[in-house]
Amino acid sequence: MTTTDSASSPSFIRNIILEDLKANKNDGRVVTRFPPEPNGYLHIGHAKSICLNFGLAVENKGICHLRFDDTNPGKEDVEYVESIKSDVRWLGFDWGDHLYYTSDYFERLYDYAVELIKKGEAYVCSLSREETREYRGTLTEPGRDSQYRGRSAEENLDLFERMRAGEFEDGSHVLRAKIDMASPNLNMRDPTLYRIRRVPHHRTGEKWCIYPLYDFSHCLSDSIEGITHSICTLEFEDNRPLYDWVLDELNVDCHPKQIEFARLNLSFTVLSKRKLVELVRQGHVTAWDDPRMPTISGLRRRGYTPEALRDFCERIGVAKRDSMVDMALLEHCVRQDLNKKTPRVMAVLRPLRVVIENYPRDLVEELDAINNPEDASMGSRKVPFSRVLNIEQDDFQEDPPKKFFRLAPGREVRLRYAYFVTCVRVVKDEQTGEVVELHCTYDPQTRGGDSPDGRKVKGTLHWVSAAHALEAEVRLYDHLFTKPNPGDEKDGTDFKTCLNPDSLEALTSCRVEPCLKGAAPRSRYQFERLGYFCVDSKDSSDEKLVFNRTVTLRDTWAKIEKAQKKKR
RNA sequence: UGGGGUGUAGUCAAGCGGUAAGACACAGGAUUUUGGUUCCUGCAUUCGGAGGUUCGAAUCCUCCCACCCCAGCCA
Repeated sequence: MTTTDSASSPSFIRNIILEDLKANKNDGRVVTRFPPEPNGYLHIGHAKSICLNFGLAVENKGICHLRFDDTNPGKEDVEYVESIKSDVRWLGFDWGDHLYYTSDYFERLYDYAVELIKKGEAYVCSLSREETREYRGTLTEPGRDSQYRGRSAEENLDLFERMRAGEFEDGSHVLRAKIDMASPNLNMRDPTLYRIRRVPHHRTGEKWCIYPLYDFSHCLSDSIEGITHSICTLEFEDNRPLYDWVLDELNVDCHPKQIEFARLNLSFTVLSKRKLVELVRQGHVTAWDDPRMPTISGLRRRGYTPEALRDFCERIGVAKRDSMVDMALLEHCVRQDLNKKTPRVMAVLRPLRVVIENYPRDLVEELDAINNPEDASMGSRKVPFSRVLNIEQDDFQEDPPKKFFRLAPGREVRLRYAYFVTCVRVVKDEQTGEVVELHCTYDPQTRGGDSPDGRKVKGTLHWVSAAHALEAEVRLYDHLFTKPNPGDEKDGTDFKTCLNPDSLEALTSCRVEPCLKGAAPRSRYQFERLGYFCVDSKDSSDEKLVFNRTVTLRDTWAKIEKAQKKKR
């Protein structure tokens, strides 16, 4: 199992566990679980829970189970269980032998239900769905007892057996706990424990036609597995009395402690399964693993590392207040990780042709370039330089504003690892006036990028040799939404109205350094001065390289530029 | 409106009766062959508000306010 990356900061859950350990509760064992329903792909909110549960186990020499909470067939599928397993593994966690399914407990859960019926604590109710709702009362008014509440244990047993045997239609009967229809906690107003649902289950097939509900199955599954700390999100706080009620009534020997924490919200994206499904189904993104998605698979395809995600989960902390974490923190985490690990390479996204007038026509020089200034052990490589180059269109301005340190007519800049060059002529398209080519001269004395006379230039540009560069497609990603909190639909607007139309920009005629030939899918690079990129796992091939931008570099020039535009 | 929760900086978050950690963001500056990295500096006289207890309160008490969750045979 992976250890946590950084020292753990205190959290209220850690404190609870530490106290329990101190008091020698559970014989000093810590057993947690990550219990997803396999009805969708995992997202970064799940990563928070995964890191929390597995992390707490690792820290305390405990174990963490992976349990699929598969009690609602029809919504669930093996596709999801497979993706969930691979996502958890990719994040760096290992459940060992502790892979479980609630469906494995169906028989035992049934027996527990029978026990409850025999004790007179549960009954078969034959109210319709609508009647059940009416009888439940409201937030302020108590509910009313169902007329079926008084059925004898014998009758209930008989009915429940026949429910299981498939004698009744879906919806005709349910099993309910007999608690208190006047409870101020609606969850305690005789909650439904079992329903009839003739839908094939992805694991049990047609064996069952009755399925337990969350409130009955979850606590018992925890108990069966010997979970010590059952950690879930805030919306289950009101379910805790019911969690405890079931375990108390059934007198089981393991009664886990349920602890609730606030789910993650991330700015400029949505993390609700319903909304993510909608984005996929309606084609606003290509798939669950679209690099713009906040899913684990999307982030993976985007180029995020497990280390960055774990670091993020550690940094955001765990507490009970509703919060909205700044996407900038996530971006900071990947940058920090990638900065240390990633080889540098030069790539030109929007090429502008540059001719070095005084450079010999047939000469090609192999210049030394450092692979990673953060890590000398990564060595260096050769980069071909020749008379015709490409630079970034953004790196030239005919009429440069203040503080623009890049190329302009008459100005000298450095080409990284190559030479100082001076722009001597600008060639424009006669029709459009667009700059199509630059002519420069180079100073042979500055080979490698140093000037022997000590003269300085303010700008250093990246470049590729036109004849040697490889063509590539580069996909630039931006926030999926334009608003920091797209999930806030209180003013009646649908979250999709603030979908960012520019969240994807695919550039098809980019030029990259020849060393990238045959770059492996998923391999990561820093394109100097631009950002971190990875080879797309699905669409890239040896014939056609496709890169995804994971994140840009911090860009102080962009800030200055923005500030200047505002002033004007 | 009944019940359950939560309020500490722009965003997260520690703090648990002894005088407001840390991170991100932001703003300056230094170094730099990436406008990157790194390094410095600044950024809450005050903890939702008002009272009270105390030598001392973000921490304890009272009242008030705001926000979130619950009326699935979803999880």
